[in-house]
Amino acid sequence: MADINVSTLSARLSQAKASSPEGPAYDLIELLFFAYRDFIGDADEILSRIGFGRAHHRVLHFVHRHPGMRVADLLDVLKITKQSLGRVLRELIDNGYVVQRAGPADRRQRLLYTTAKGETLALELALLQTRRFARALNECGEGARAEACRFLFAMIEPSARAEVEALMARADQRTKGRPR
Amino acid sequence: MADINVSTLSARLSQAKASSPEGPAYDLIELLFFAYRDFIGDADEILSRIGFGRAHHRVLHFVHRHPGMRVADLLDVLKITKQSLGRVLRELIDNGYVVQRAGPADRRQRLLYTTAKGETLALELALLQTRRFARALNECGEGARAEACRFLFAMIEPSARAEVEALMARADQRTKGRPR
DNA sequence: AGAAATACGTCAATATGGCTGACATAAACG
DNA sequence: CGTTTATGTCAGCCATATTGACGTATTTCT
Repeated sequence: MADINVSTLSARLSQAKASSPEGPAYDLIELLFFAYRDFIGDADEILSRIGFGRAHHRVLHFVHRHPGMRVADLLDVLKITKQSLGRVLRELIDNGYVVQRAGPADRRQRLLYTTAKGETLALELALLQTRRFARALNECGEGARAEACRFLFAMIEPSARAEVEALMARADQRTKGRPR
Repeated sequence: MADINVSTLSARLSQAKASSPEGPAYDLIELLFFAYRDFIGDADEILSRIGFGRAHHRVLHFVHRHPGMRVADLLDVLKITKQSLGRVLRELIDNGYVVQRAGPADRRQRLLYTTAKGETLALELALLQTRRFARALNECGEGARAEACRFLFAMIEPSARAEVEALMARADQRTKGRPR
């Protein structure tokens, strides 16, 4: 375990700027920047090999997590326009990662589902990122997972928290209900 | 304090997926996604008002943190090409946020410095993001700052850690030496 | 001194992922 | 039957990134 390394370093880091109570927290700002860069870098590498980008990843992820999602819901979550989504979604469909089915009650709706191929890719990407979290949390010790969840949730814009919470709860529910 | 809210929520969150030891950590993945989205959203709003984007922010941030940085160093940190940097840097210079000065020893070098105007903007952006960290950490309680630093640093690709560490240490040193 | 390497700038073409506006179609709703 | 809703699509624009080629000043090496 690289515990000695990480703990001494981060001790130094947090001490460096905690001493100036009013100044900018450059340490946190830069650490989050680099952490996120490497976090998405994991997926980027796999995606670029099949000619996809981050836009495809985001769409695939949410369709995977919310099977039967409507296009309008997807637009709402991603906060992009339907024109932007159009291209990306078409590529995912044309390449057999996602399928559309008409809504049972309202046939105007095109409900989105991942194919087996899409499921595989989504899971591969998620597990890659999960491994990064697992390694990091393992380096941090007991209780780090709950702490990290608390911290990350607290970083979210308060007005957006309820929505995020609902989104995640809904996904868990659906995943439980459909043990594909 | 919104402690009750946050702690119960994150308890539920972390419990939801900690129960499946092998499955993807969708909670962490999505929380990091939304946390980062809102983190950069703070700066985006200010930047868009003066016609700048994230590219300008990144350049301004590193020049601000590393006064006298060479163009080559900047390319190395940002991991972009000089053609990409060109436009952004020119706009920053043309609008009086950054200046170039020939290197004293090697006059081929164009060392980069922020102007007073650039300093002000960089600080404004950093303080906005710092406030988000401060609020989040306050909701998390004692010791959360050190924990967050540990966690974020552990999320960084191990092979990149030394470089990040060196970069941050260098910046702190310069900032200390130049109490402008 | 002259050649080569370095630091930087720039022109041109291309890709990706966003955007707005306008318009089309099918289905549901009142 | 007319209106609203859910979705798709065409056309054009912007920001940010890419690669490749070339130019120019300056330093370094032989």
